[in-house]
Amino acid sequence: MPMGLSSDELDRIDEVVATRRKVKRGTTLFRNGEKFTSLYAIRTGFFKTCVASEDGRDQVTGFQMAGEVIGLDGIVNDHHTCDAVALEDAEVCVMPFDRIEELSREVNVLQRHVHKIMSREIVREHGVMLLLGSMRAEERLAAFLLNLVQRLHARGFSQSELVLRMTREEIGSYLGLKLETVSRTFSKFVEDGIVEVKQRHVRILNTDALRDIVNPKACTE
Amino acid sequence: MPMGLSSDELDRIDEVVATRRKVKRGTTLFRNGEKFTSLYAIRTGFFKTCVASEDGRDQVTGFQMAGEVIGLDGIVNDHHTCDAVALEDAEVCVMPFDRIEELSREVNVLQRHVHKIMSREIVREHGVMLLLGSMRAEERLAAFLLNLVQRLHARGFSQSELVLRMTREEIGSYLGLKLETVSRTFSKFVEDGIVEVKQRHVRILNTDALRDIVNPKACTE
DNA sequence: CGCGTCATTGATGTGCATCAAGTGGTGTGG
DNA sequence: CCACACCACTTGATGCACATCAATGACGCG
Repeated sequence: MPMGLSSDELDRIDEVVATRRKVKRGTTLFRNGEKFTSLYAIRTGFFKTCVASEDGRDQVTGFQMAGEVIGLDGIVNDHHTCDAVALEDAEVCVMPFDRIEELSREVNVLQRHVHKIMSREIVREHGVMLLLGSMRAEERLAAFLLNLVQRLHARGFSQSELVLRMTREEIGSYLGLKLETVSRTFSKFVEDGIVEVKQRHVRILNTDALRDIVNPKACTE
Repeated sequence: MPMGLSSDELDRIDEVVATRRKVKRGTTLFRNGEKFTSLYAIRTGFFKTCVASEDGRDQVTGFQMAGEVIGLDGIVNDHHTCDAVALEDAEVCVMPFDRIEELSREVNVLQRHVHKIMSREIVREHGVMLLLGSMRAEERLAAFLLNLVQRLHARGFSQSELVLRMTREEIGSYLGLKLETVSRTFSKFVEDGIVEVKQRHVRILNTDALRDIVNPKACTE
């Protein structure tokens, strides 16, 4: 949260963020079709969001961790258009959106903050579109790992070690690959000495190699 | 724009959208890296937005037409992260973002409107992710055509006839396909009697068939 | 301990990319 | 007004990356 607020403003923001909700692993915070009332700031735990087409296919649209906000999809039609599923026991701040709007009319930095959160999500999705539209399997998985570990590092975790909270199938859905391809690509990285993988525990041995894979022969012609 | 505004409010909004800018076909409205100052509402013409990875690949992230807003990507870092290119001579409203923020603090419906525009973009991108992550070439192109014609219809154009403003290559970039695949898929639709194609002129002969392709055998089990 | 879930690995198939040649429309300059 | 060049597009032949199908292995939980 941004700085430079009066204590009065802080109190009012605290109030908006006061209510908490626990979400058990495997259960949904909200579902496609449900009425939209609030945004949710993740305090602890790990979520995936996914959309479904009518014929049953579904697509993971993102993985979210502590400090990130979910529910933005619901604003436009007053109903959610995706599911948010906890991948481990989690706790969120429930932030009623009408209260956010009210308060952000009075507190400039909050208004700015809300706008940035939404813009950041749009930019993130641009990156995913680039990944899905133009990268090969190895590049996708390398980009995925680098992104995860970077976000974890920003939260004080290791730069080189991580625990995947999602299955191979969920990774595959996010990356537009089948789970077997995800598994094979992990195995290839292991053969190449780039990572160690033991189940969902991943240790990155060579970050530069991963970067090279994402950005193959970035030629300076 | 939403209704129910006082004439004073309307005047102030008019002022924010007062400045116009013409953009010649093939030129950019803004570019990746440029400072972000304004959102742009398209008055006439047709745009594409595209992002690029460092190694030169690029990905069309969307096609925008009259009434749609571009530039949202710039809010988060005060710099644009994609290019907006006019695919035909165009005119836009330049809407300085600090003015939008100022005014939307005072005019509720404007605030709500801005939030919905951003949320709509997020939801749209979810749909593109589903398309890129899980659909086959025919499904992608069918979804693309249906989406385009639906948006054109909402603007008073035909439900069944459209002129593509973009090349096969740009369509391919948007859909995660090569231009040859786009061309072949068009040819297949023509063989099947679903559309007529003459260059960039497309006439949809069987909308239901296109829907069936997008949503193959949606079984009601 | 036994069962269900998740993951790995191999064999085979296929959808789309790639490479390549040719067509047609458009615009330009002689 | 025509000849030429250029670009977008089409179509065919071939190859490859990833999907699919199938079998087996490793955890974790009741």
